[in-house]
Amino acid sequence: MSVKIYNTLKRKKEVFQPIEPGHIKLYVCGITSYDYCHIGHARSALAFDMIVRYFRYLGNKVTYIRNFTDIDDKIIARAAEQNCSSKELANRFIDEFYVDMDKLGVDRPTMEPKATEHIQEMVDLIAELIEKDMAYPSQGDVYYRVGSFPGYGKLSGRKLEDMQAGARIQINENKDDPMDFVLWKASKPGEPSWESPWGAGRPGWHIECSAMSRKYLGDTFDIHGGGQDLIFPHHENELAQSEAANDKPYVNLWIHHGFVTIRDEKMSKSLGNFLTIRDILEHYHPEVLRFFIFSTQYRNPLDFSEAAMQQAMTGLDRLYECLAAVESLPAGTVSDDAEQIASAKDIKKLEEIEDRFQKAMNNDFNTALAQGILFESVKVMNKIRRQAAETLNATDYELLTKSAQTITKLAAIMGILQENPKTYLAAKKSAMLAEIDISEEEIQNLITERNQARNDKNWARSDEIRDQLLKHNIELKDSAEGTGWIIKKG
RNA sequence: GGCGGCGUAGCCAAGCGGCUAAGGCACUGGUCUGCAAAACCAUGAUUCAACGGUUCAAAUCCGUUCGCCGCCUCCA
Repeated sequence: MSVKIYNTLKRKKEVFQPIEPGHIKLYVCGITSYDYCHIGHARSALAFDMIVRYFRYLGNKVTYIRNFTDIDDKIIARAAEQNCSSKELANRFIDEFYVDMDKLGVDRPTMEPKATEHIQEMVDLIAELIEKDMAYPSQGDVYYRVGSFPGYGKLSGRKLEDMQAGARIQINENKDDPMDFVLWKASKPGEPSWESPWGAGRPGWHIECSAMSRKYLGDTFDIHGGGQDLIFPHHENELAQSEAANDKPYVNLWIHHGFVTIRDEKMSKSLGNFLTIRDILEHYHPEVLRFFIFSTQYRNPLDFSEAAMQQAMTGLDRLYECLAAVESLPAGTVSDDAEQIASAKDIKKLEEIEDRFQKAMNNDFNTALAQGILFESVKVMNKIRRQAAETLNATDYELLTKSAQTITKLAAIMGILQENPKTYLAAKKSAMLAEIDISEEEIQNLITERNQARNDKNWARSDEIRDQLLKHNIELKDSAEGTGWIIKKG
């Protein structure tokens, strides 16, 4: 296996080699649980879900840690608003997070440590940093001495001088240097707090990931991931803490995914342009959201819009329809006498699906290309299916059913095409039917009447019925097997 | 101001120095159909924001300009 991944630290793609062959250790920054998750969180969870699935598909063991930040300023503030404890609030939104993740079919990480359950590890780590004079207590707080870490800025590509010139750092008299960041915060009255050698307080944000990743993955591990907005300061600071404490490289490869945007602007609470996962799932099947998210390579920005979701839905339906059609092929009609439809080129193309798919994924998880390969395959399959007569050549039949299996297997890495194709299409139909003012029975009756009219060559009546149904957004599809219908998208 | 990313057909999106610039959606023409729809087939960028440069060869590398976005403060 040779997977090339873009490494933020090196600013280029490199061939990934786990420290322990066949066992990949991955840490991803999870959510701060104080609200419902939006599509950006979905992209993060889905991107790493896909990456983990792909590594496992290649035969690796993956130890995947994703934390919960369940104590921080926003949680405290929100809990105060809602008259509950920080713990209650955080746990409530962790539960809500799981509701969303389960709907999206996101596999659970190996472990999901919570910050509040690892205070001792953080205190220990801070003590080590003080011991090395990389950190210092001040008025109940503890700060990291940024200037004493020579590599500071190497992940985000910044120089300390440039950052100071930015001068957007708030003045804090407790700090020796304005760039120093907090490891431990003295608690104010009424705030949640834990005992420490420096007095009652709570951990800073960055220290939790350093402490938890060390506990579960060791001093140096393979991959650390998160959104691009975490590169600075969060990951830069984590790196500084861990490398100073452990005297070892922290992480070999950093993966950062791009944002979800709306009208080309970052989704954020302050702009008020965010959509929650559950908002989306109210209107779309989870696989449509997955399909949409994987239609762009994970590092590029992804612009959300209704039109884009509709397009994703149309594409996904197309794939499902092909699979459903292959599933419907009656095995009994296979005959060696039937002419073979598939050309040598078609056969080659379909036999190479998996290789091409892997090649795409090996190039920094290029799911957009991978989806393209699925579409190309479906195109070939549809052609064979379309041209096949009443009886199907055994070679063609084999080819179609095998290809469908391969497609289903590969699509599982992106978490799409995992439902039974007929069930998916039927469920979709009934869901849409619920939004339309006509019952399935009425439709069926009208179709029967229309077919009678067609038999009588009463085209006027036949078209009248078709138009009538069209007014209800029902579109008819005549085929050799009879008349089917779909609901047109409004 | 500092750092980084992006700009490919109407829209979305691959491409990472050299085969005809993937694929999807939409459009148009054809096959099919009583007519449609669906499906299938066919069609579209002599060109990759602009201008220079490197190279036998560039959408791909370098420089300049224009436009958009992100980070530098909590953030997926």
